[in-house]
Amino acid sequence: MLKPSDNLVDAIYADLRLKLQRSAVSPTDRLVDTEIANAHGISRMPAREALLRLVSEGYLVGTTRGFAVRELSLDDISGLFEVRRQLEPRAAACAARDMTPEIEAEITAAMNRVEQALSQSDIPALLAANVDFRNAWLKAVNNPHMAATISRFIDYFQSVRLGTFADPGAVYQYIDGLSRIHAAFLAHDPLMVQDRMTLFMFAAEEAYLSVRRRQLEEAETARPARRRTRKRGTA
Amino acid sequence: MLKPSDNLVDAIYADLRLKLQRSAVSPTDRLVDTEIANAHGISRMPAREALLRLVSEGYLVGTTRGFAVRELSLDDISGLFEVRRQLEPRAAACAARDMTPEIEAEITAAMNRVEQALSQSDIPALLAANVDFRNAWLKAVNNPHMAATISRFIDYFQSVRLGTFADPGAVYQYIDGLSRIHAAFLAHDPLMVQDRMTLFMFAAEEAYLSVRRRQLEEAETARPARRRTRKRGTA
DNA sequence: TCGATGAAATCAGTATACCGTTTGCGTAGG
DNA sequence: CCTACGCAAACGGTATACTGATTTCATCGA
Repeated sequence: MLKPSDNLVDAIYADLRLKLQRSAVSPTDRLVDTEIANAHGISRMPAREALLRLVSEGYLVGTTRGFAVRELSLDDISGLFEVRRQLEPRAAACAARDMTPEIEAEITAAMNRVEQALSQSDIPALLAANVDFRNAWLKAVNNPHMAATISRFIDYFQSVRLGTFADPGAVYQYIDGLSRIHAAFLAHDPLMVQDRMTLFMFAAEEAYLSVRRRQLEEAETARPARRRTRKRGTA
Repeated sequence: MLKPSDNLVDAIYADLRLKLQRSAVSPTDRLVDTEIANAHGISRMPAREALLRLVSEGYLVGTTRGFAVRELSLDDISGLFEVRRQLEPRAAACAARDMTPEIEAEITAAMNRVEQALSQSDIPALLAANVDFRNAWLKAVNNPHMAATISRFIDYFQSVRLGTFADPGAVYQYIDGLSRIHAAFLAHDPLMVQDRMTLFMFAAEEAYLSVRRRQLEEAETARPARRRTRKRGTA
């Protein structure tokens, strides 16, 4: 289970990051260093350092009882999408311009998996294929800083994504937007990619906002007023 | 020296971050956890965790002998500026739109300090005032994710900034661009701010590239070929 | 005088231990 | 049966100790 690098912290970090990307950690779960540590047969410190790193990057929040995935507020979603809107259309346009045949094949393969998962209503597979699609076109982005920043901002949404896909109408709109982007990539038209990605961003923001709004309402009716998270600086 | 929060890691992190912002750490310096630790009268772990955080954020690189400030390659500079061009003009425009009188006063105060430092050729003060100017308008950016991302990207350049200001021609161009942005802020014209910030970005990129190019040439002639940095994952 | 060899120092990584705080539970009292 | 008090466990934070790798430096030999 622990492959990457020769360093335990990076290994644990990669492992946790992957779990977060796959929404394999629910917001009610609590990640505790000692648990992770003896699950991997190591000491607390590497696990702890990996967790702290995820906290400093904004993926987790520290609570008085273990670490939890960060839940996005509506303002968070709006703010994060504002940044995404500035970056992703442009980056995708660059990708369309600089794409190699290999990467084009990868994008198409990912798109096929998306549609297959959709036809089978296989939500986890849809999730995975969606991540693949994104990673495929990001490979064609020559600017590593741009790619890393985008990657990071997208990953914030993994905790909400499952909910989005649970909404029947949003799924089809989402996939439609994705396939239109895919078509633009195949046409090697950077400007078309840019425009369609822009449209996709707005649609995605709407989808996330409405789903999250529903989530919050449900949570509100379920329990009148209960929540506590200890302050813990991220600087 | 250690104020922020009730947590040693955050305190050390803030301290180091400030030092980096002020270019108080030269690329030849080596930051060692044990040194930092007993300089602050604490144990290794908090110092170490702070250093690792700076590494994961890309400000430092791990070497076999302590941690060092990351030196930007020319490609790094181009890539970082490509991201900044996407974000800062837009963010500054938002700031111009949403600015309060208090923040406007802060921006003006910072601009005055910039010009005063310039007239006295006080490079460290110029550096500090420049950071103040940026932080002042960033306060008017309502989107914390946007502000944090921009802040982060700007901080990457602190290691090169001193060199930029050492170049006689670049300084005046830099300050001129800054004062034009300031004027646009005073006019409360978001579009003018946006345009001037865009121009400023291109000019700044040119300045950094040329200075860094010169730095690299000098380094090359000084020693034929010497450099070693151990790989250390940043994921 | 220069290069090779080995010993010591340096430093990152990891492990273990300790402490203070928070939380949850159980028990006792109303 | 519900509330209040208190104790014990859980957990994050910090400290200290150990290990292995790498580098530096000094001594020895050519």
